[in-house]
Amino acid sequence: MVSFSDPFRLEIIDLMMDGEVCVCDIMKLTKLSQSRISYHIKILKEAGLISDRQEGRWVYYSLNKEPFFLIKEWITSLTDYSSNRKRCCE
Amino acid sequence: MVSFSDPFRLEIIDLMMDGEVCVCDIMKLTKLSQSRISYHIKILKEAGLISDRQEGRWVYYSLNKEPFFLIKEWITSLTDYSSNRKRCCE
DNA sequence: TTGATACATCAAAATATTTTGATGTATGAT
DNA sequence: ATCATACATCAAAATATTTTGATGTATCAA
Repeated sequence: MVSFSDPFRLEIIDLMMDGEVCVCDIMKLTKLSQSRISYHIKILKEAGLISDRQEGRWVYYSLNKEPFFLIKEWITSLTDYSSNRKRCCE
Repeated sequence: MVSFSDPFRLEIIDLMMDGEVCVCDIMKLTKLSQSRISYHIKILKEAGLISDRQEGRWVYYSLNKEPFFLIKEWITSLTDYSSNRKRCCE
């Protein structure tokens, strides 16, 4: 969740929407530098949001569905339960 | 989305799950300082995630459902469309 | 009208994140 | 074997966020 904090990471996630992308794809599509992309990719990977698959010199990244599903569930629980019931201070 | 980046903000959001809370509630439940809470509240408010309602000396905060709904839709579009279709580099 | 409470705001300090540019590693082509 | 490509990693610098403590404002109670 905390790894959603950077707008470039959201952009990268969006690029992965329709399938696998390599760093070079992201470079072309975003004009970010290679090391910058690798840095953000690393954060997304450590958060478990994406998976990688190496193919020759290329590494293809794609979204993991499960963590996104869990976030949706969290949001659902947040908003469904909220019944605007008042709570007071003391 | 970017305002989800702080773990304390997520905690505050969670506290709002079952209804309105005031800053003093959050203080008791989290042991964070008042100004610290106000700071995070402000970020959440500017992001449109919460609404406030003043009642005497208290200000009650609660979740706005719409932005959460939109995030769910975004996630749905991300994960539903992703067909693992390959894209290549050149 | 004085004092206490609830909260906002501010500037400075502390801390964390991001970017950059250089270097490293593995792969594949020649 | 040599070179180019694709990407990872690193340390330093740049930048952004967060925390703190002080002060400000509004409301209510006495």
